[in-house]
Amino acid sequence: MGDNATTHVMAKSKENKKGASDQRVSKAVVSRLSLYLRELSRLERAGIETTSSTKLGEMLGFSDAQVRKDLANFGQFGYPGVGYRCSELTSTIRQIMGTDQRWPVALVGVGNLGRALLGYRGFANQGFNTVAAFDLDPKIVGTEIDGIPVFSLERVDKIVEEKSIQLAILAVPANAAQEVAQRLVAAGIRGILNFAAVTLRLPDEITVVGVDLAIEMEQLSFAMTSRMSQ
Amino acid sequence: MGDNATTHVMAKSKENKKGASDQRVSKAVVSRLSLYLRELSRLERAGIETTSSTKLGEMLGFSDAQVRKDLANFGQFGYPGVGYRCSELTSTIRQIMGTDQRWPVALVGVGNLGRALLGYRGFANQGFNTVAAFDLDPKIVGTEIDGIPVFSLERVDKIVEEKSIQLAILAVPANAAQEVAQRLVAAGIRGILNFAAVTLRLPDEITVVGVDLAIEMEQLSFAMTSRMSQ
DNA sequence: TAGATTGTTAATCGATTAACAATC
DNA sequence: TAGATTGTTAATCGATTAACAATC
Repeated sequence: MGDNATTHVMAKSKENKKGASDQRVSKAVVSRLSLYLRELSRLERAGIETTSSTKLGEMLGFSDAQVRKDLANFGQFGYPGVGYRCSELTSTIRQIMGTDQRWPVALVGVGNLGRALLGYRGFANQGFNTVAAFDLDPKIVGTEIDGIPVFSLERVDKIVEEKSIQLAILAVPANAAQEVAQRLVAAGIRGILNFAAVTLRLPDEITVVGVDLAIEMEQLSFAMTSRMSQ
Repeated sequence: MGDNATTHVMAKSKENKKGASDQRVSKAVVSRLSLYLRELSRLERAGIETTSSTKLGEMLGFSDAQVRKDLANFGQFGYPGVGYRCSELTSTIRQIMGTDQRWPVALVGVGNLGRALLGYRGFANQGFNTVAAFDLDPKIVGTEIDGIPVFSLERVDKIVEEKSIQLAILAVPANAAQEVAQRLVAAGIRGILNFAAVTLRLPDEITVVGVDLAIEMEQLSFAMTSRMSQ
């Protein structure tokens, strides 16, 4: 879930080129922005200096107009007749996404999945730093996994405060997720990446992004079953 | 990717109530269907026998009209004045999604994440059965992990054929993903759940659902950075 | 019967695409 | 200058919501 709720956020105003946020942007725009960023990083690594809305769109399956429109929500970053400078657009999008800064992250639930996520290095260079893990199991509380200390969930308020953590990855069993999530919110967490297969009911100001692997797989079985076009 | 491409599939025709598919349905509809299913299973487990579009919508944050419209793509499953029988609607949606049958699945790339996915039981009761894992590392090829045999990637054609596998979970490093994906397609795979942080370029008839954890986290940092409404 | 809720049509809203003047 | 490509406005398309007759 997360995929559907048309969440909106503030974006550019008319007067300020490369300016601050004051308009609503759909969630679809934000995830395309992430894809542009991923593609731009690849181009940069390949030593390619400039690209265009047409090329970016082609690589990702969007129209050139879509690419330009998405970026236009936040300002003017291109050069007519030239395109976009990859390194420049990369850092601009990083700023927009908030990944030009580092985010300390808590991982809650050190089971199979949680453990794998602790070992996952994909976050780190994206600006996310898992700085603490929480679990109830006394066998692992007090240990370190991949260099990350595992604390008792009892201590979540203290540690979250101490380490100024705003984001959490929730990887506990579905039946515990709602209760644990509320506890995280009480501790000061404002955004949750939820791997549990339940819809969390939390205050509106808390951002929840859901990742349900069974649901993603269902997309595949649906496509296999129906003849899917495109 | 995945999230955005407005993928369309065939759905109900006018004449056949509860009938076969012949109309286009957006990807957004399909993922909401998954959420309805998840919620209905919960209600069933709680012993609740009927529900309504209003109740379902409230639980998930959609309008009642949305729920009815989504279902209307596939037929008529409700009872005016009464609502929907949970068990009935559950099995209907399972049929629509293709999860009333079992899907043998291959897992490719037995690293940290792959290993966790092998141990993950969430798929199984959703109709997905990981029946084979593939890797290059000779230290694990030939072993079993959580009861699932690990084969050399060299043997993918033979095993995929033997076990009639159509779906694969791709959990290899980003720089290997494109090549391995092509190999899977050559072996007969038709749907891929891609955990690698790259956009795969594959023939149109192959369905790819992308899960990029860094991108999901970026949704959170974006929400933290911009004041997000709703 | 009165109340509840469906399925569906029509109205609204938002997102994507097309087109083009401005710019390099 | 000619060619390429932007940013943006207007046109199109699709998805969501509102409304309501039909049904239980």
